[in-house]
Amino acid sequence: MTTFDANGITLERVREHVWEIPQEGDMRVPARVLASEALLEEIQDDKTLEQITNTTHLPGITNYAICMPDGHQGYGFPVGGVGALDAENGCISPGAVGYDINCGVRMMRTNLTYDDVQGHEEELVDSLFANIPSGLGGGGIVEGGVDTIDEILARGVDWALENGHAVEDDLRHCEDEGMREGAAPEKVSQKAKDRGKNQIGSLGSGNHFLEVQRVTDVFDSGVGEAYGLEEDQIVVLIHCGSRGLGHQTCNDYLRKIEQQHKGLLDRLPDRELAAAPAGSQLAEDYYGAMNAAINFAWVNRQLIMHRTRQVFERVFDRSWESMEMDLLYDVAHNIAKKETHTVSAEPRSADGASGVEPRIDGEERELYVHRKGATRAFPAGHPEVPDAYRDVGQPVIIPGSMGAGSYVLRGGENSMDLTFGSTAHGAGRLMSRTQAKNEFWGGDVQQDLEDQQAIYVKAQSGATIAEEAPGVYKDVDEVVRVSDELGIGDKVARTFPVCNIKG
DNA sequence: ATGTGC
Repeated sequence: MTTFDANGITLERVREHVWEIPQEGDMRVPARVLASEALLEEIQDDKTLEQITNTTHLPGITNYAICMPDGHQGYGFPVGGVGALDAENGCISPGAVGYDINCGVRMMRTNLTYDDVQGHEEELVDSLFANIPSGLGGGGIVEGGVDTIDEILARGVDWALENGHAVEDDLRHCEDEGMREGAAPEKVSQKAKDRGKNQIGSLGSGNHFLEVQRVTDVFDSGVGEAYGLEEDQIVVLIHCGSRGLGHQTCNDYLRKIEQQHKGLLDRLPDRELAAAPAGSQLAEDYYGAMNAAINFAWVNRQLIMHRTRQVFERVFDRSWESMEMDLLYDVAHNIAKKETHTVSAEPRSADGASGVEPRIDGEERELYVHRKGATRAFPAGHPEVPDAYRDVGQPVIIPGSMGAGSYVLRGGENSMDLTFGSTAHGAGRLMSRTQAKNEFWGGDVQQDLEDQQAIYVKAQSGATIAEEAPGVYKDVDEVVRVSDELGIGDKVARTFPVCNIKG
């Protein structure tokens, strides 16, 4: 058997790109890492493998804990982790969703070509930067009171539609039509709402950005046509999340769960995995609050997209409708969701007594599918794929670094069997932000991108550019190659940056 | 990611 030894953790090769950390000790299931050897080498020295192993201790974990090709260490649970926890007998874990609830990306098409935009890059990037709030702190497209926040939390993009920030078609091209069921605004703290109320429609900082891109390759012309993508076309990619509101919500519930479910916490190998047992009041409350924060993030991306249409109208002196600036799709990267999946038989529990009814092989179970730094990737035919894409599969949008470009994939036919319908979410970081600032200087990075690749970047802070320098990320081509070869997310198109604004 | 702290 081929093995990979990573600093004391041995992975067994199941088949190409599939590695397993066998079940032992208090692990309830094995862990799986979906990666090439080159990608494994990049996570052998940090805590990624330890964290995905720790995840297998969570009650109700089903089949495997899974680390995606772009996985790297995170808070308790790896970024790039998928954990499906039984919604009846298992638990829900805020650390396995992430601090930035519904951080995600959306792509908007246009009918412009690169020729139309060349020569306007600086005007475009300046106008986007001036009109779309970014950076840390407050200031959003909409200034809301408490009533506004509560409506946004409850209704998501439906609120944006009613208030002139969306068209019907936008809702049809977003998961859950931009409105997550089960949102409970009353379970979001006043403090979280206060942080969110002046951040409605704002990019934030860190790896969040808005990028104008050109399509350089269409690998699958049939799916490309269904997605409305062709070579040389201009598209816009928006990457942001739920800002201070989601961060505060995660923090609030981590603290509550640590206090009220200490018994479970004491049995876990890392307190950052703190989880509320399924059926408990806190599990219900967190799920309701998280769903509300998900709606906030969708509104955030919607307002930014709609404002981008207005910026293009001014720069190109045409209506956005005539430029066919339609939403391709919006994907969430940090969420938990109740989904029904076909599962394997209950594996033996470490102490010989799981205390729950054993599962039957092939049984359908309702699971809290936690995807943290991972994307839903449902295949063709799945009922939750929007009508427009049902025959080809769900669009998956994978941003690379600002010097590398991004990919559009479609949910692959193996995703339901291998990954609870999931794939990677990005290139994945190679080094910490602190390390990045020691290696790069923002002004140099910005100048090199412009001189060498004709990519125009404008940011609130030079430090942010250094933290997000292309050299800070893994090779997005390698991540996508693994996803494609596993058949969990298939390559459809590739894009390259034209201009980029960030915090 | 984050009014850059658990």
